[in-house]
Amino acid sequence: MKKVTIYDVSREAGVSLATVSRVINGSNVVKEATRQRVLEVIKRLDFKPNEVARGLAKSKTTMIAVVFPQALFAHVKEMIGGIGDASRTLKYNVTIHTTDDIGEDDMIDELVEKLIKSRVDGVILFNNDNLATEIEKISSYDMPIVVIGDRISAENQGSIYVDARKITYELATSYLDKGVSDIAFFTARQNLVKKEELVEGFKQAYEEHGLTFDNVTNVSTHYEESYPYFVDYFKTHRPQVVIAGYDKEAVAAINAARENGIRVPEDMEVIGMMNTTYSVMCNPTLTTVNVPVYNMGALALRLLTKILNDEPIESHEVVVKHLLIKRESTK
Amino acid sequence: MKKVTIYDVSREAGVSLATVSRVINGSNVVKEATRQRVLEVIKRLDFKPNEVARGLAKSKTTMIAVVFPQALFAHVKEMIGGIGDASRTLKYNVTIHTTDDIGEDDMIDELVEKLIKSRVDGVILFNNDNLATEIEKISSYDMPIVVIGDRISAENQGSIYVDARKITYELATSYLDKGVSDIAFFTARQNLVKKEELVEGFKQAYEEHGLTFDNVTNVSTHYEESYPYFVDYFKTHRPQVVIAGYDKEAVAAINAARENGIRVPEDMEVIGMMNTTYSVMCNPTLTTVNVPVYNMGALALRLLTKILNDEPIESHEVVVKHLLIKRESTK
DNA sequence: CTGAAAGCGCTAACAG
DNA sequence: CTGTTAGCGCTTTCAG
Repeated sequence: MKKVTIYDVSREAGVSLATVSRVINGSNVVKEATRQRVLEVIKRLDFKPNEVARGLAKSKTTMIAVVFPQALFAHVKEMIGGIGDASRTLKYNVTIHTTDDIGEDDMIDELVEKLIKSRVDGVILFNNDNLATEIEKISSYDMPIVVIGDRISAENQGSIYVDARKITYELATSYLDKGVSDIAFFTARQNLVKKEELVEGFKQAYEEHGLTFDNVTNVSTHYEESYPYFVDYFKTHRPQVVIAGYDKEAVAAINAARENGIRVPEDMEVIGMMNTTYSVMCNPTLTTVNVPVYNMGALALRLLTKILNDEPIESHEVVVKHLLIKRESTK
Repeated sequence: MKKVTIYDVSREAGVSLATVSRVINGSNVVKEATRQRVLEVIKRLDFKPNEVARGLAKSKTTMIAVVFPQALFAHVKEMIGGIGDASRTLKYNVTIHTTDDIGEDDMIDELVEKLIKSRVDGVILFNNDNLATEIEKISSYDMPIVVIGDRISAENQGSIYVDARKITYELATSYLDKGVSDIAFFTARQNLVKKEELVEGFKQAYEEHGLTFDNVTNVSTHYEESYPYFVDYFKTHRPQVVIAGYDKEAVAAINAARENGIRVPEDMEVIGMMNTTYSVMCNPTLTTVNVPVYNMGALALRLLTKILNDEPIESHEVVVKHLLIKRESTK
């Protein structure tokens, strides 16, 4: 099965290359009759324009790169779903590039090398420990960037994120208003919602109540490690409320509480984050903060294409809304 | 920042295009001195060879497409990890394409269209309800394919899968040998391990014991639906053993059992599949069958590149090994 | 409305 | 060991 090219079509249809090109690119200056004739030949020959050649000629690949840290949260799947769906309707292709957490410097260089060589039109970056370096290196090549999970904005850049500060500010405030102030915050590495800002949200709420907050503990992302940690922790600590940066840790807390004879929510309330499947599978079911992961992916792709096509952009920073989902682990 | 091309390098280094091309392609016929000179210029000018142009010239994109059904299991993440890591060391790029479960016919056509137009070198397909159609259409363009989760093999095709039949055959046999024969099998849509073969494994084991097996129930992939289903189910059924096609359903069974006052594993044993995080987060922890998802991804990519580069291939069908992980939900 | 021709940036014989 | 010269398949002025 020989590859059929634009030449074959042009010959077969008795028109020039240019005309065929115009037809497949939807130019409207072609006479309807000719267009039909060309279209017929295209279909008959099953001609599929070579995107690579087109990419060379136009210096545009309609290819977008998505970069995410390998060991990141399970939500990449949904996020990719959002990105994928959006890319499909917007006629873009998506390449993925995973980075190790190690984030060696030459790892980043290697990544940038790949991105530039493959001439992708733009990049979607997930917030991670090396974000600043990545942005700097990539943008030095004039490559448009959209970041998911952190706030950036510039001529050729944009970002999609949830207001992390607000999440914890709201949660803390509502408890403080009720006179509940013994809140413990647990967080594992989790980059979709910025940890530093979550902490700031707590601090702000406490401050406004004339208190200070510094009950922050880092835990492992591995349940096998966080669970025993909590079991131990609850032997000597009994916070009124446990808030976790990710559902998995919240479930660990719930299970560890049970192990220690602590009743949830009667003795201790637990709140997770991300509204993952975990939250309905545990017992009691978990109150958690929903973050619209799928949408964030779709929005990122959309924003990037706007930048690429010089479409009008309301804002280079898009804040998506979170939502507290009440279940059984809180009163 | 103007793009620097091979012309710039050749001029600056005082050599011909061909020589520069040889250098960047690692041809060893170039004199060391010239090579060094060229290399120096490349570095100085920060020249990054345009893969698109190279792709056009060589009719090879070093681009591999990965296609997976959108709503599939959460393991795509790990699988993509394996694919990503392998692609990095093998110098390939990976594009992803999600398909809806709906699997409309023109959806598939659209997919094929994209794959062909973008001139990817090969495709990695996940087993799904439309696999046969996909394979047929894609391979009609002479495009190499590797399938994950089903068995296929041909000149330009290969597959990576786990022996599903064996999994259930082994499990069932071990119970039947102990005189335990009241086993219920629950499965949701789950394509990494073929459901039909899982059932066959049961049947074979039962048959060899002079019995027949047909205790198969389909359940929803959504915990919110499967859980209440099980709660209800256990009101009238008390199998000795519950085996689920995916951990999530096993957890639903465990939780529903507790709800019904059934003790696990004393009154009923439960076994899941995939060894997901769910399995350690539930209570009791779940005995489950581990499937090497990450490896399957890496192997798929590797096999595909072997096909692409005409490397010797031991077998076009690679069976990966599963492993029963015993935890608390079984005796 | 359509065609001719010059690229896009790189590879691959073929000479030398 | 190195240079010359056609392409790879499509887009895009520029004429007509």
